[in-house]
Amino acid sequence: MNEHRTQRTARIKDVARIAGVSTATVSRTLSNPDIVSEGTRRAVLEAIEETGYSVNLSAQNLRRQRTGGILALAPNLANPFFSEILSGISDVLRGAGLNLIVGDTAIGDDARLRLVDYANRSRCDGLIVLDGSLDPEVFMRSQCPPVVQVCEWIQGLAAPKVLADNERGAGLAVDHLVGLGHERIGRLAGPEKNTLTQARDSGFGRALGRHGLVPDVVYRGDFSLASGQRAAEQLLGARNRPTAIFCDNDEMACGMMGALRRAGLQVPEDLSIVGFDDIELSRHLTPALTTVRQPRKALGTRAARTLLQQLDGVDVPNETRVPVSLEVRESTAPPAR
Amino acid sequence: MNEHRTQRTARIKDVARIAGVSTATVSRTLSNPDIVSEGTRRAVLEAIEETGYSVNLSAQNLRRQRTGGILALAPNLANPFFSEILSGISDVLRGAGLNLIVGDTAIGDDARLRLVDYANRSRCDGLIVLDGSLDPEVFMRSQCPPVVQVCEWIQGLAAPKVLADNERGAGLAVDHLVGLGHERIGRLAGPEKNTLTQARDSGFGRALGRHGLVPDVVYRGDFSLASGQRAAEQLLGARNRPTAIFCDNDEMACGMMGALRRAGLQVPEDLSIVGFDDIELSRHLTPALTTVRQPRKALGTRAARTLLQQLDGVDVPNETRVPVSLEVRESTAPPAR
DNA sequence: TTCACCTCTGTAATCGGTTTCATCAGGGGA
DNA sequence: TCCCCTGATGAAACCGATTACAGAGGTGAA
Repeated sequence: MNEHRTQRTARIKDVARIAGVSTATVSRTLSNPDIVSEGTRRAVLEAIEETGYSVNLSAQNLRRQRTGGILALAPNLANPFFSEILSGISDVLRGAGLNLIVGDTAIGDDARLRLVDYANRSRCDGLIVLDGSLDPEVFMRSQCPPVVQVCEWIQGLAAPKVLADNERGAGLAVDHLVGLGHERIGRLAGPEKNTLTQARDSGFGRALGRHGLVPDVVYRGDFSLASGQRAAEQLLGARNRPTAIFCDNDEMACGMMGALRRAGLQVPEDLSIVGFDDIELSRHLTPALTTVRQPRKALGTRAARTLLQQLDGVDVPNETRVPVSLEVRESTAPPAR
Repeated sequence: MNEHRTQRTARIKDVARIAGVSTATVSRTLSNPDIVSEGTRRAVLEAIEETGYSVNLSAQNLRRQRTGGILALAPNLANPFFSEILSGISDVLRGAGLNLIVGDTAIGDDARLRLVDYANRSRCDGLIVLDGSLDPEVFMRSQCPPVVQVCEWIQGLAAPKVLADNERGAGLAVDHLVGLGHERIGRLAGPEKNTLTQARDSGFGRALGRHGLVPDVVYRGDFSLASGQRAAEQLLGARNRPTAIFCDNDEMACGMMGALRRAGLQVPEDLSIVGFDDIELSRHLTPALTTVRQPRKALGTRAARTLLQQLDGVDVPNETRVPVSLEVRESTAPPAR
């Protein structure tokens, strides 16, 4: 069964020899079967079967002047928030026969150098950026392949964006809280320079304005559970607390809620909390978290599809806004008298 | 500043022409600078600077007979458990100049076909498999590059494994519960055919045996929050409940705990719960979850390093066992009288 | 019969690097 | 002075595909 010489994997040449045709014909049989005759096609397919041939992607990519891969750049792979977006991206790319390459932007000192190296046509055919804190210059060089931004966005970078409707999300949260009777509504925000946080700040302020209210205290966090906990400690130490808090993500909301309960405060009796994202966990907390649902998988698939269109030369909208919705659960209630 | 003709990205030929040397010398300057003379090297580097040249990876890969990428196969990218392992893998690969390609094994009908296509030397230089439910045959074909298994493992596949010490983890949980005075200890396990679950079953049974006890009721879940919730409902309906439950992961523990509390049961007063994994959330739950800590990032880095060694032709251990530890928090207490 | 045209296939150039092998200049020893 | 050796470099083969171009053979119309 085995040849006596070392079993090399088959080349297109081997297939051609066995089928009694040229390599050109083999190539055509695979990429454009209609233009080869019935009989030849059968012979070639048989030879492929016999040899177990599969095309060498490096060679194909070189010749076709592409790489077969899309690079997704996320600030922190370990963060579950990003992983679901990646999953959506992966689904779409798989269907298009493209590899999903992932890169962590939380990289060492030579970060900029690394990024420039990543954002290169010879490494990937396109780029999906999930990190709004990167240097826009990197993506404006001529070597950089097409870019799509998702969730966050980079100031000064003109690449298409796929975003959740952050303003509206903040508005939904405020409307809900005001509807319950809250008037002193605080905020647990992300970093000041974060574009998401800015969009939600603005939606938050405007929605309060519509009700004739102004923002109460603002705490700054970094989207981590731990920073929610820290904010809770500040809150506990304050006098004249707000009666509700709108948090920039569920993880901070969760960290805050845990710390408050530990200190003996009741949620929602003593304080209402609204999160953002609707991570899977949120509905399983006690109390289950009221939150603004952000369809992360859809964000990923939309971003990937936008990028594919761009690669096909189709015109794409500069901004795609994915709708959000409010999931009312148990962490919000009318304020105590 | 711009040439009047279209700005092509520079080729090695362009650099060679400008530096007044052959392409061979340019290549050598980049891959093995010591063998070119000082003056030549300077001229080449200057020409590279001037042209903004960077090597074409497809061409380099073709010539070097490699792909520059490692493929990680995970059952579900959206699952935060895997994302932290991926993050560890990413760290190591980045240092080695390799791309991390990720693939979801939760793919459609033609799954096997897809996998065979993935597990191919021309797509990746190596494979890290995080899914124990795959067909071993796929990875035993001659086209398949070196494989390392991490966390889970495939029955009948001889590739090196990097595993948490599951038996010992289960033992730690049992010892802790028995130490608190529990004698009727139940289990919320993963799917019966899952290798992790089997290892923990065995550790669980053996540890109980050491204390002269036998397992109480066993619920089956699928590692999801929802399945924890379902198990809780079964538990609530049962008479003669166990006084403690050892769960196969924190998410199921969390789903169970939420449902129990909702039904008015107190954790740990009425039932003690131990999880497995120590996901970040666990310490922020109320009550904070007692759990077996599994160092996920370390699992990822170890797996990646093992694979790199294998690619270098170094002999690697068939099984690397990463130690686990018990994090005692608030979800466990002595049983009620 | 001749010519235009169509279908199918093969030849060879090409993608952009790396590496083997040959060459050449210069230095040191006999 | 001659020869050998070493270090630096260039010419050309090679990696494995794709595709422009050309040619062979067949068909149908004039």
